[in-house]
Formats: sequence, structure tokens, C-alpha cells
Amino acid sequence: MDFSSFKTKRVEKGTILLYPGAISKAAFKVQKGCLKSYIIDDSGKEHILQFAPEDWFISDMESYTRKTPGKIYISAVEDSEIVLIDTAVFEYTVQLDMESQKVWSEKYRNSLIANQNRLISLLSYNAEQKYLQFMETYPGLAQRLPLKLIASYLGMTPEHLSFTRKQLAKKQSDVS
Amino acid sequence: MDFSSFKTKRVEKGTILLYPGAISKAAFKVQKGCLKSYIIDDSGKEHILQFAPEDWFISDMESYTRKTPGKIYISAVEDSEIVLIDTAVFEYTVQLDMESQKVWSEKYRNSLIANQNRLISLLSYNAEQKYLQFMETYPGLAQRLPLKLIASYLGMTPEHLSFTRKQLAKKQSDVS
DNA sequence: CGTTTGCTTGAATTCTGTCAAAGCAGGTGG
DNA sequence: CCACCTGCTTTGACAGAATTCAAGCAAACG
Repeated sequence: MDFSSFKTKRVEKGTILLYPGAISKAAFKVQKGCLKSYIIDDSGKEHILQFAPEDWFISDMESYTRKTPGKIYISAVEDSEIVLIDTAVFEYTVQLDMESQKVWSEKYRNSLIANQNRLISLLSYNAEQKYLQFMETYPGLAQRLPLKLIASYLGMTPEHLSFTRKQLAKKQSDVS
Repeated sequence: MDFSSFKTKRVEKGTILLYPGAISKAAFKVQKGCLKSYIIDDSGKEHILQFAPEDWFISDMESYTRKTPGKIYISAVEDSEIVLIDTAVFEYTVQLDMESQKVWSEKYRNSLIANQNRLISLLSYNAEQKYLQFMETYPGLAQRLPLKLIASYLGMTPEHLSFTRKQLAKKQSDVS
């Protein structure tokens, strides 16, 4: 898709781009840096639903497509440069341009697949397998993000992720 | 939505309506009985993604909307009566009828929300909390389905779900 | 420097899975 | 109608996985 018709924006690490309750007027494509989407549960714990490093899209699909108040936060975990895919502009563009529609469908499908894979991994994997799948899904991201964020994404404590990493390192040195 | 233009079908318990690899030509609305969607992982274990009792929709969204080979099974866990929402007929109907579109959007949104809730519960809940949320999501279904299916949906062993139920029963008798 | 923040470690505890045995149906054939 | 399967559920002992809590370490920052 040609993104030149959309606005580019720079945001600092920690900037919150979307709050629960707000109606999402834009989706985000990350050019540089990294965003996360997450919710805060009743006991105050943060649960990360998705990361979006370079070339990923991130949005509250529900709010974005249905124009209803959303439930999730989106914020920057690094200083980032992002493209705002404005709802109105987006809908207009897609009408004109079949190619845009294809590319968008592709992105949308990918997010569906990612979601399904995530469900399956949470249903059936242990800590080690979850971490390995995280590294496949987000190559290189493990080196950039603080461990506690990854732990939140994987649904385990930072301590346990630290332990799991050590186990993995031991295994790999045994092999070699 | 007016479902009279779609075909109704009766299926026996155990009937498989959709296989992985197939291109889904229909979504299903359950009038009576119950369906499930699931995948079989590399080690041969079944993981249930969703149940669809009365008035629920179920489909392989990815395959249905993108007309690509799917990844999931859909089958009947009880003798069921279902409405086939044929892709072509559906698209035609929605074009004509704004009211249809609204109802469909509602169903679609519900499934997004359900999916998000499911992610969150797998990320943050223990066995007991997961089971309680299951009962909220599917009222009465716990009485109809074999325990092993519910365990598969919740991502735990049947033995542990049995144990969890006993714990819950004890707690509730302590209160009264 | 001292403080802060995040990561690692270890011990104790809780949670969940594995395995084996026994109870409890519903269904079938005699 | 009964006896026998067969599959599902329950139970308990045990092992392994994950969390909690507390302490120590190291890099980053003022």
C-alpha cells in the first residue's frame, strides 16, 4: 500500500496513543521503534496482547472498524516513528484502489493467524516453548525489550522467564 | 437477520463439518445442539478454540472471508440443527439489507470480544478462575458437555478440572 | 559516588500434570 | 432382565512446573 497519503508521527518511549474508552480514529503502522497493546485487569496487572516492531500494524480492531469505545491501551515501548492510518482516509483509499485492499487484507489475515497461533500456544505450550515461539514471531525483539515486558506477553512472572532462559542456555551449551 | 434464505441442516453428534485444508464455503449458526472448533497439534492433542451452543456463530473466519485453505476443524458435539451461511448468498444479502449488516456486525464484534477475553483469561487466570469464566461465557453448557471437552477448551487436564470442581464445591459449601 | 532500576538466584510454597487404580455410568448382546 | 463391556469421571500419590518472597548484583543515571 502507498502510505504517502497518511501522516507520519514521532512518539517518545512511554507515550500512550490509545486509551480504553476512546474511539479509535486510527490504526498504526510502525516504521521504526516498537509499540505494544495491552489491558489492565481488575487486580491492576498489565497483560500485553501484542507487540508491533518495524513493519507491524497495531490497532484496536473492534473500536477501529466498529467505531465503538475500545478496551485496550496502545503505547510506545521505544522512541518510535509511526504512520497513522486514519479511518476515514483509509476507507476512501481502499475504495479507489484495489491494490490497497489486497495489501490490507493480507495484514488483516496475518493478524487473525497471529491471534490463533497465540491462543494455541497459550493453550498447549510450557514456558520454554512459549518463549521459543515468541522469538520466532518477533525475531530480534528479545534483545531489545526489557524482560518484564516479554514475561507479561507470555503470561508468566519475570523471575520464571529468567529461569527459563537459563535452562535454555544450559541445553544449548550441552548440545555444542 | 432473516435466516430464511439460508439452508438449515441436521447433523449427528460427531459429524465433522469442516476439515483443515478445506476452503470454508459457509459459516454456521447453531439453532439447536452444539458445535466446536478445534485444532490438532503436532503431538496429536486436540485444542478446542470455541464452542457454539444455541444462537452462536462459528466459522473459520480466515478461510471464510479470504477464501483460503483453513487450519481448523469444526464438528458437532451434540446432535445439532444448524443454519449454513453460504459465503455467496451472505455477501449478496448484506449488500441489499442494511439491517442484516448491523446484526452481522454485532455477531462479529462479539466474537472479537470473546477472543480477547479468552486471551486475557489464558494469560492471567488460574484453573479455578478459568472455569468460572467458562461458566459465565457459556451458561448451562458445563452441564451438557463431557468434562474432557471443557478441560481441552481451558487448556488443562481432565483430572485437574475434576479436582478444581471439587475445590469449588467445598468453598461454596463453606460459605453457606 | 549514592540511588535507582531491572535482572538474577535460591528456598519455600502453591499449582498443575502424570500415572495408576477404582467407581460409575450407558450400551450391547446374551 | 442381567452381565459384561467400554468410555468417562473421580481419587490419591507423586513429580514437575510456576509463583512468591527475599536477597544480591550490575548497569544506568543523577
